[in-house]
Amino acid sequence: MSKFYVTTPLYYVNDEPHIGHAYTTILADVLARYYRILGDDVFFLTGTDEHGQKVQEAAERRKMDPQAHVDEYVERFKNLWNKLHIQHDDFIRTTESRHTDRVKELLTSLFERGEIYAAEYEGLYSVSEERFVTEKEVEEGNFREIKKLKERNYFFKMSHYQDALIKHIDENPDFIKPETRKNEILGFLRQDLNDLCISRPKSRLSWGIEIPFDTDYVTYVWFDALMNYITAIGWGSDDEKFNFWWPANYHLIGKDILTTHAVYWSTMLLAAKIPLPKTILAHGWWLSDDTKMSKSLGNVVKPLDLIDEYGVDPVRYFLMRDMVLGSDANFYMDSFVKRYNADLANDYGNLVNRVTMLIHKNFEGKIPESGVYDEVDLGLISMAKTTPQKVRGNIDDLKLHDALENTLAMIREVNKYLETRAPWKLIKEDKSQGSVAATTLAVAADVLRIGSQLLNPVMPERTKVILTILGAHEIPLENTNFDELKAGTSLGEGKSPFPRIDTK
RNA sequence: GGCGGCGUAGCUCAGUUGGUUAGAGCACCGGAAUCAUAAUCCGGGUGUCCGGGGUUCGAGUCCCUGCGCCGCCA
Repeated sequence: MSKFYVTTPLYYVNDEPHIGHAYTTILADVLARYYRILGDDVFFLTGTDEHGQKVQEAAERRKMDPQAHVDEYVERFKNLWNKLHIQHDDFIRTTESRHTDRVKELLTSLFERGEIYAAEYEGLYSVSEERFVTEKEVEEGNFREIKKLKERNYFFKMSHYQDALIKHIDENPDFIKPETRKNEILGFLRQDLNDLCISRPKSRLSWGIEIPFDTDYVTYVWFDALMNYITAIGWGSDDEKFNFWWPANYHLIGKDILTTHAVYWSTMLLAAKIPLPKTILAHGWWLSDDTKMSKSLGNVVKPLDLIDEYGVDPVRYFLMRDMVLGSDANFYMDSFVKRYNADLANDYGNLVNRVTMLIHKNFEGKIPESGVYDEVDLGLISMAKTTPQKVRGNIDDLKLHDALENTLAMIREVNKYLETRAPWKLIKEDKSQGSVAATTLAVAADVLRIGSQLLNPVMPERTKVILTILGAHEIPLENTNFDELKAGTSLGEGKSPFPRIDTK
């Protein structure tokens, strides 16, 4: 038994929630559920980043107080997590005092120790991006609303920690995953690191955490937001809690915010003399704007829209099964339907019906008693015993797609087992307790039960329905031992909750 | 331009430290079965493992090189 602390980024409250937010959060939820079932102490944190220019401007447009604006907008994220069956342990907002107070304390302490200093900086500033940009960036034309700006600001001595960070990355191979992202960061660190500007004058941005030692300024949003990972678990306010959870096992992020985490956040922690997180995991993006996808055929689909039509669990399954962590994946309606029908409707759901109906018709709806196992039985049983271990290994290695494939492989094996045995024929000869037919159905039901338990973190609702149908709802999810579904147990009523999607 | 990665069956991808006839799922074709959601099971691939060169008894797997795609940085 150990602890597992997983985080998502703090989503920018002004953003419209989309598949990127949903994917990261579902991934965190799946990992959290797996480790909870395995008996670990789990803390799953998500939340919203609520300061900065865009929020201030949006609030102005709406003629609202920024706080009222974010209080309203934060609900969009909370509602989506609710809808997606996300079981987070905490939801932190950067406007909460438990966060802002700690940010001020860290700023003060870094300032007093000389890690933060004031300086003049003159350069090209992009209003839309809220940051200074280089001349080349301007030439490339990726930034609008450029103006020259000379400004006094506060800087964090990020450059001071360059070597220490490189050393840490080299000595901790799991610190940045996947490997290719680690290489990018090491490449980035081959050049001299600049110090990080961590303030904004109130004259152009007032919606932020006030710099405690100079009230003409507020804190740069990234410096503010990154700290949530420690403020939420009691850094500076509850040492016992903080020391229990920190360092985080995973910071899950999209590949677009790798530098802020791997470099900004890491050096901030080094300066604050706080241990670094164990792993920063940068995943890829779901691509759905492939123009080759035929819009005239109407197969361009927003993944989140599928939830209303097919339910949350199948979408969670698809997202986990079809993205290899680390690389990008394409979202095609066609591949979703194929995946759903092949895995969930045909292999899994249909099998649940086959087994339970045979038991209902021939054994009064109760798990029959097994006789002596022969080689065929033992083959499947052996798989049922090794699969949970494999899946555990896959989860530890962050290979969620393999975990699901291994689970489905076991379920497919049950289909083969039934064909080999053909219990629908055997019962015509002998359907007494302990007969081959009885043994077959008991074994099949129990392996199906184990498979359902293994799928539970990904599809919490529908696997629960199936476990009830199998009469296994009282077996603890962590108990994946074979032969826990005892003879005589009454099956529940109902059919598989994975109806086939007709494609005509 | 610098650094890094990728290029394996129609599609999505696996292929440990180089070693038997290169694999999985999906799709497709044929057959069986009929308990089940037109679901299931069995059988079916002559794939230049991007091209070329090299190291080796032996390379998809290592080295060099060409082409194509992508990422990060400039």
